[in-house]
Amino acid sequence: MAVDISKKNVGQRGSISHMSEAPLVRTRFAPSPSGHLHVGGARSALFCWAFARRAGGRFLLRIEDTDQKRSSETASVGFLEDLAWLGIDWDEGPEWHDHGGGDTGPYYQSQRLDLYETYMDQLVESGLAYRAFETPEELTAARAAARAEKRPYRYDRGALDLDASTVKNWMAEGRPHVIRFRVPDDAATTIQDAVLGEVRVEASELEDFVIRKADGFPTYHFAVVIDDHLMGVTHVIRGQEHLANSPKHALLQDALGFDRPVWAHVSLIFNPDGSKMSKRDKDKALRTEVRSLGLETPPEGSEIDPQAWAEWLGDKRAQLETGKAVKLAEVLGVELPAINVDDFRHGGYLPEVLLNYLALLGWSPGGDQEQFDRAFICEHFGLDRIVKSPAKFDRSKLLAFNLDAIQAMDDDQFVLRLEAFCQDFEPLFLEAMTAHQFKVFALANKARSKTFRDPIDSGRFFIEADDIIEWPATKAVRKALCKGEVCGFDRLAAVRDLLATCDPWTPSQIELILTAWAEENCDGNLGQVAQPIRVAVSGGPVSPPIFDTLEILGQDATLARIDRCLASREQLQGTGA
RNA sequence: GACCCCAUCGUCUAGUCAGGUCUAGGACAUCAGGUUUUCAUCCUGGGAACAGGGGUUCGAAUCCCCUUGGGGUCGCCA
Repeated sequence: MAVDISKKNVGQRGSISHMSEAPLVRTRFAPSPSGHLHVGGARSALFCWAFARRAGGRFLLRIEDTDQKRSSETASVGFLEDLAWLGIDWDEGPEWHDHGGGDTGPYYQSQRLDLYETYMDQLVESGLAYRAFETPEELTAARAAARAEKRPYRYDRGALDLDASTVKNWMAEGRPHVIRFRVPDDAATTIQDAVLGEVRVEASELEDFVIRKADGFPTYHFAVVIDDHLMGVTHVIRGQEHLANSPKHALLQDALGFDRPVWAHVSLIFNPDGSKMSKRDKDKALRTEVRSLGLETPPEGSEIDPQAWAEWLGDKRAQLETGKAVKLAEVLGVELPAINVDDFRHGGYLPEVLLNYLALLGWSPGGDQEQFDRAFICEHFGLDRIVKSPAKFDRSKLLAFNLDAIQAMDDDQFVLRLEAFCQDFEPLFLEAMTAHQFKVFALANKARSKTFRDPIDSGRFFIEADDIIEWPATKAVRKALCKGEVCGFDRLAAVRDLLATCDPWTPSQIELILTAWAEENCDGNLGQVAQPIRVAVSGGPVSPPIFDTLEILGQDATLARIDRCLASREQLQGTGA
């Protein structure tokens, strides 16, 4: 009955049919389609992918959508996109652009129910699994009782005492029931883990776990075991939160006569505070804020209906939809923690840098090399160098790597990629500038950019209308414009007409004029005139080098902004000291 | 609480499996100087760790045990 997938796939796409003795390495990433891909999941995917690439094997993607309540098609597309953005391509799995397909599908578990049923029947018929009729409420009560008495709870196998006719009758009545796997008595399970070594669990620690839910869907444990077998998965690389599951899977595999895969459990990724980095962290941050504000009903503008609000507030496991979470964060003024791949994409990080950083979290190539590309990972990745201890996610190191990568880029590349970034997230920058302006804008910012987000955030003033620039009476603004015997306003007024005569309006020509003026009037101290101009045209003390800044703005805008700034002189000087 | 996993600078790690070359290396962060028209870069230098206690051994960051600390799991979620 078992399909020998490894043989079936050899030869496909002209692969390595001559190496028939060693089974082709096949790894898989199997997320549930809830929300975007978070960094922990991304790292698991990366390790699976890199391991398959290194071994010349195949990397598959499977969607674990057996929870009818939580699965949604749109969410799954979200992380396909995240994976593709990172450059993690799957050989088999859901079809998406030029990825996916394959002979061992379907790759959505919800479409494989008949396969699970076949094996399920086999187990029940052979007495290795049995039907159980306790209701969820009864089980919850039993757990609570055990907890109150401070004893560990384990399913009491009550259903095992049911005689065959009772079971038959109840089934005929259509009584809801689950199927439980009968854990063999007194058999300690030892699993071999490529990272952790031998892990041994006593049979008495395991209960007869559910393998089919009352709705007819298999549980995770059962579906995983069947699918991994049918899909020919040889190596299961996943987060350590799954370690406790592996003995269950091993037992199922033994019972079904399947080979066990090689397991590799990778340590978890933590937040800086030491807690597990989880996609629920965003909701956690929001809930904490909501509680401290004592909000009983959804705040205005959050677009959440009161009932959903109450449910979300009351259930630690509940997650808001991404859009609603963002809205709520906006309304409350909370900064959501960046934990999804997508968050870093929005933040202007390079996919190859995130991939590099993720690889370094729990793995190292040995020696001192830290920065490397995809090809290097595919060439060097191995299970033997995976670190056992958990790692904290360090934003500042990621940022430093991103800076290095941007600085190492050649100029044309940078312009192109910043343009692509703007196309995706900041189209206004492209609309408001000519191609030439944008190029100058990009290059003027390159050396000072740690992310693609930096030039955008600090460069809003470039695309704003001349007449909405304001000069808030901050310390920096006052220093540039008001301080000193000869103040910034004075210098601004003095160079204004000089700039008006500047022709052509190029950085070098502007530089010529301003340095000459500074030589004559400020002992060659260019800053004394550059800074007032910077503040006048941007409204603040920060901008790219002044000559570039002025070129991007153009002569008209520069003069208009200087004039408006000068006009606000009295008002600004009236403030503060 | 029970079971399981883990333990080198603030953080990620090299070194551990095959004990000596480790007065423990790198990176990020930090501190001090310097360059710079702002911000950011950039350059130079400094401080910073083998969790504690027992063994084994001529010799332990490396092997063993205990303690402590951190984490994971304990769902008809995956």
